[in-house]
Amino acid sequence: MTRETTPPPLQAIKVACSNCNLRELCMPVGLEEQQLKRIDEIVATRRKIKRGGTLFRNGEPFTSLFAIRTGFFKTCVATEDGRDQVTGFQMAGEIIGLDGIVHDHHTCDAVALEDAEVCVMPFDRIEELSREVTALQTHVHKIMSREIVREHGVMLLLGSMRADERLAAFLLNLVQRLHARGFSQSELILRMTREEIGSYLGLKLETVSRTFSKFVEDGIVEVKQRHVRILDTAALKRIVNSHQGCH
Amino acid sequence: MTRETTPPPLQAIKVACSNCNLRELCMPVGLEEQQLKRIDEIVATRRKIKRGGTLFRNGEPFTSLFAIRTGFFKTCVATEDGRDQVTGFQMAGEIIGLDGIVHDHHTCDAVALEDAEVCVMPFDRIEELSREVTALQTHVHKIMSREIVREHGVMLLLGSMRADERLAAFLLNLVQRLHARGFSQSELILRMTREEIGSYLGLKLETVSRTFSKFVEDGIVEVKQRHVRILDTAALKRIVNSHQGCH
DNA sequence: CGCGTCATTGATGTGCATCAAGTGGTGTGG
DNA sequence: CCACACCACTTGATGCACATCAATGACGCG
Repeated sequence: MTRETTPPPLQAIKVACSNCNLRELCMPVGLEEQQLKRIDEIVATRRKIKRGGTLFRNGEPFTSLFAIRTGFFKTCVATEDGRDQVTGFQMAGEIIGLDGIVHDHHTCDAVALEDAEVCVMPFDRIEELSREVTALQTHVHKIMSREIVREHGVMLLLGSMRADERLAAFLLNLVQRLHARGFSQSELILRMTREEIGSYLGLKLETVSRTFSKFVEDGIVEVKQRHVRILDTAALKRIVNSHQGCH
Repeated sequence: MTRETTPPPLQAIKVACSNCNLRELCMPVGLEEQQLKRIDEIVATRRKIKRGGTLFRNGEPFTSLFAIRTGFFKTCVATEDGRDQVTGFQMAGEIIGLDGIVHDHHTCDAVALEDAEVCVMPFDRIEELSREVTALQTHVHKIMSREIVREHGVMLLLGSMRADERLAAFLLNLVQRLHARGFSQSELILRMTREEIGSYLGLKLETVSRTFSKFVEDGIVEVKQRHVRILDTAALKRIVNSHQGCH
């Protein structure tokens, strides 16, 4: 709803992948000049989503993948009986929408957790271009495979970790990804509620909150609302690999 | 270790995708004659794996995807501290090995739960051919997307379901896939142990066993060792969507 | 300032894990 | 063919981690 005063040419320049500062995150590296220019063609438009708005919803037709330029998303699946599960949190430079490819419509919701902007990449254009640019083809395959491997990790977490291990793994994963984007290794602002963290980790929000408090008691982190400072990364890593209770 | 007496020409014929009875499960449909012949080139060799043997292991270099011709596999990931998690069970017509694409080596183990045979499809050959045959390209994308969506379902299961819901969902999923392969809708033989089921479902083997017993008491299934007969499919479906305890 | 949303903390309950004992099926070797 | 060992499975007793229920506190926004 904000008035659009940006003139088209400027917009066009800003859209180009070839001079996007997130390029090394969402595009193949080591491309030649000419291939790079072709890749610019992938991004059809950009789209802004307000906090709380949805990029796509379960059941909507699938046409495009989205590269997140700014902002933060969650994806979640739901059953008929109202239960739902956060399947992931996505940040700048990550690709969203891969779930829609199989059945030509989306099977989960993508919700913006803060005001966001995405590059819209029509999938038929991606397929077309990746037939010509080998590096793009490989890249697309790697992105999908990465998502599969990531989900393996979540399954491991949900299937066999205790609450503190889950939260520790979650925090380490978040800072690691933020660090790759130039943010601090030890400080982060959670863009999601305790309930959303809990849904992702298979825990209730109270358990998430209690586990945070335990970490604070143990001097591992400082928590003030959604602001988290990690004081002892090594301790978190130990927790993830601890497994004390079992033998 | 069995002596190979099959002459090469016969082997070659048997390998061809174009006259494989699993074709509609693992290959794109509606191909023209010529494209079909090209696709036959994908399968380089076949490989037999004895029960208990591994198709690939975590850390091994990735070169190929595998289409299961016969047999039954599990894939599992492990942490350094010895904990492991079954991430899926795969049967004839399904594709295995997608996890290896990102980092050019595998990130999980694939173990045969019964004597098995797979078609070896070198991935560079798949990429090469899918640049030319659009239907193959689309098919590869759909297979990867399907795996992502499947894992979303597992995350939902692990994150928010109770033991009986998990087991019911598991059984329904198994028979549905077996039915698609021409087997009974109501009868199945489990190829995995209670412990492997438990690992997949995030439960201990005792809980799996008890839940089976409960289903038997309720007249929903008959269980004799690994032989399961589903007496009341509707009841299983109700259990999956029940969610009684929560509000 | 008052209300809604999100978070924290305590008290209590429960579903599943853990520990343990026993059964049945399978394969092996005498 | 039987005896034995082994493994997968079942079933019971007990404990604990996390869920549930409930009350209060901290922000932020109109």
